[in-house]
Amino acid sequence: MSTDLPPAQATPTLEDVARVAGVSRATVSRVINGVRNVAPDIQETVRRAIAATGYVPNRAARSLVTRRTGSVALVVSGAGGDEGAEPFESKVFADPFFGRVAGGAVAYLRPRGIHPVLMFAETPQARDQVIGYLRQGSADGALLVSTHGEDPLPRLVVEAGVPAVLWARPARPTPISYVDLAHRAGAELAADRLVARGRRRVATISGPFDVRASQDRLSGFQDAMARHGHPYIPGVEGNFTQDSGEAGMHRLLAEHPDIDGVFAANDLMAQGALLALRDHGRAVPDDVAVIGFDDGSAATACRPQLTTVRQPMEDMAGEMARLLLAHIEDPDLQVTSVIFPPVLVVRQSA
Amino acid sequence: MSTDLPPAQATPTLEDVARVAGVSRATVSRVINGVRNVAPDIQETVRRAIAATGYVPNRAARSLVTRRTGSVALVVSGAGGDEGAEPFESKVFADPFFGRVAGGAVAYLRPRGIHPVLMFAETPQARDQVIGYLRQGSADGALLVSTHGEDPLPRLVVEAGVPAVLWARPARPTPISYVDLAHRAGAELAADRLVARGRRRVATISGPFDVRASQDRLSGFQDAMARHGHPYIPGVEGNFTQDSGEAGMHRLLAEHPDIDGVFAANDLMAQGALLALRDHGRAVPDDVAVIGFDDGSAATACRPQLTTVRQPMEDMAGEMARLLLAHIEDPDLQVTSVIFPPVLVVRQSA
DNA sequence: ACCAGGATGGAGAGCGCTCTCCATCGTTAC
DNA sequence: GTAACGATGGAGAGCGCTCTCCATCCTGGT
Repeated sequence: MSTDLPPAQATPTLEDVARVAGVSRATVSRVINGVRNVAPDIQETVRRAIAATGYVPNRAARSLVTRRTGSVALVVSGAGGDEGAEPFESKVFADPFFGRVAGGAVAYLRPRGIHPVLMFAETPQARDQVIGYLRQGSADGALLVSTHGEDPLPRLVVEAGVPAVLWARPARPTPISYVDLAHRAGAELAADRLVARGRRRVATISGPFDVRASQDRLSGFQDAMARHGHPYIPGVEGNFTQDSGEAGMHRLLAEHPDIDGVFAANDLMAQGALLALRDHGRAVPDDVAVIGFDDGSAATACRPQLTTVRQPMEDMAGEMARLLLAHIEDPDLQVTSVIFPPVLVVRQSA
Repeated sequence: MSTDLPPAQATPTLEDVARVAGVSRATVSRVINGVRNVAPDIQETVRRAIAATGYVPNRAARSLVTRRTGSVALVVSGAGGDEGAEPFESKVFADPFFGRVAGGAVAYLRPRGIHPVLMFAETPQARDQVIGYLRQGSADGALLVSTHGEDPLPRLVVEAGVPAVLWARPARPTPISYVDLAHRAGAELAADRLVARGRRRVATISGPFDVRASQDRLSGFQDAMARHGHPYIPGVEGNFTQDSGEAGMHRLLAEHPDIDGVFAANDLMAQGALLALRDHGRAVPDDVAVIGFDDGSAATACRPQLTTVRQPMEDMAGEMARLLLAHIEDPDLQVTSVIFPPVLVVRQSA
């Protein structure tokens, strides 16, 4: 004696809901998507039927006709560093930098029902996989975080015609929207602070020269110091790791023992510098003032806590997400960029 | 004079490829998916047509019929902590713990063409969103990382009939596979080390009691110390943050000034303890030996570097992914658990 | 009383793909 | 020489949804 109830375990479809509600598929769809007018009582009936059947729309089916997936790719790209060491993903993820960016993006996307798909593009093959994924229409757009300047991914994504927004200005001009920080202004803030605290023999630990942000922070700092009457600023190049900051500081002290102020291009290196300074018996900030950059967790994880230039990563990532959705919404939207102002966060180190 | 070439900008479909290759849709599909035999020369023709058209399969369409999405959800769940503070996502992500888990999962999933979708379930609403997403079939399964024991999510996911694997044993028995560390054994390693280094007045800074791993680490440590003839171990409860470790150490020193060894339930708290010890003028490891847990980046970011119990997070996350795919492949697969052994990593602090 | 026109529900055509049948063909065994 | 069978390609039916038409009904103007 079987009626035509749907089989027990099958997930209910629009059809099932329509049958229960005694209306057509189209009407149920209208109620769900809130398009056009549907008489209130019918709406109510449909809602009840949805609840009764426990219906949830099938994403793939909807996606097939709307050509929207409701997801975006969050792509971390760039050179993998030393091959054969830890896997790229671990390294990237272990860096709180990436975590904060992801968090900021999620904060904006989630209320809109969109979820990011995590991807990495550290090798040419991985890059191809990402491009293929995007071309398949598996995501409506991409949030691109490049760790190195010469990354070909932004260009490839643009060529694939996929909406995308970049973290930081691309090294070579590319028609893609991006969000960035006013790095030079940030470095200037650091320089001003150091000078205001009476520092006269200031040095810097920069980031890798092949990263545009490093260059900007370095030259911005140098220029600002020059304006303050210090045309020559000793410097060493680090690679954004704590170790490189520590090593850099040792080198700096060896060459310029009378240093009384240091600007490091990120907090991790500043933290390393703190370690080196302690080894040399220098008090921070009394003997040597230290300023970092980013205001990440490292800034408060050390003693003294770091005075640092805050980069509002969550906000910036949120803005990326906002821009991306705008580009998805309107494919003809013009390419734009949003530059965030840095803020000096004063703590104990300077 | 228009032929029936597909319009310029439209993405080519199977149909287009079939037309170009002069075969049927089914044959092209067979070549792409490598099912059944297709004569080598026809295969070649089809491949050429695919290349010529630049065809990529449409994921939604495929997904609609196969009932597979080729993606899994990576859900971070648990209480959001102090409401109104930083968004939950940022806090979670800023913790390298989560990053390493994500990285480990990606390392296993990516070669298999599967990508994780990032989701958070810190509030009831967010939880509903996650469940809805999963019930929609938007992901083939879920990797669940709960930060708190009483989290209802694992049960809800199981009830929804979605394949899932949990990080760490669930607080209340739930029919779900999980991957965990032998926390007690790890704590034992720490106890043995402390005793071997001649420590007699040992204390501990535990994690929050509502986290099962904390309990296990604590009781494992206590039991091991008892076996070594130290039935009473003073302890304070922290919450896995550096600050709580620092505060906890201060409290411990106030109450037991003669402490000569400390076991902290994670590296961050151990790092905080180091700070407090320095404030009190205690040398590490000479006056007080310190052992952490996790072997995360914090372990090498401080001085002295931490002796710590290594938790192979990447491997564990990879195993979660492996288990999940197995469950997706075979829905009747029995629920299992995999427990990883800890390793003591000896550095300077103990 | 009649018709124009707005409001609202239903029918049905796909979206691009997989997969089950079925047709065809070449081959082997008797 | 022919029946039988394995190998291989094609046809076509959906998967669950959206959206364009179209039919129907109600309203008001004359």
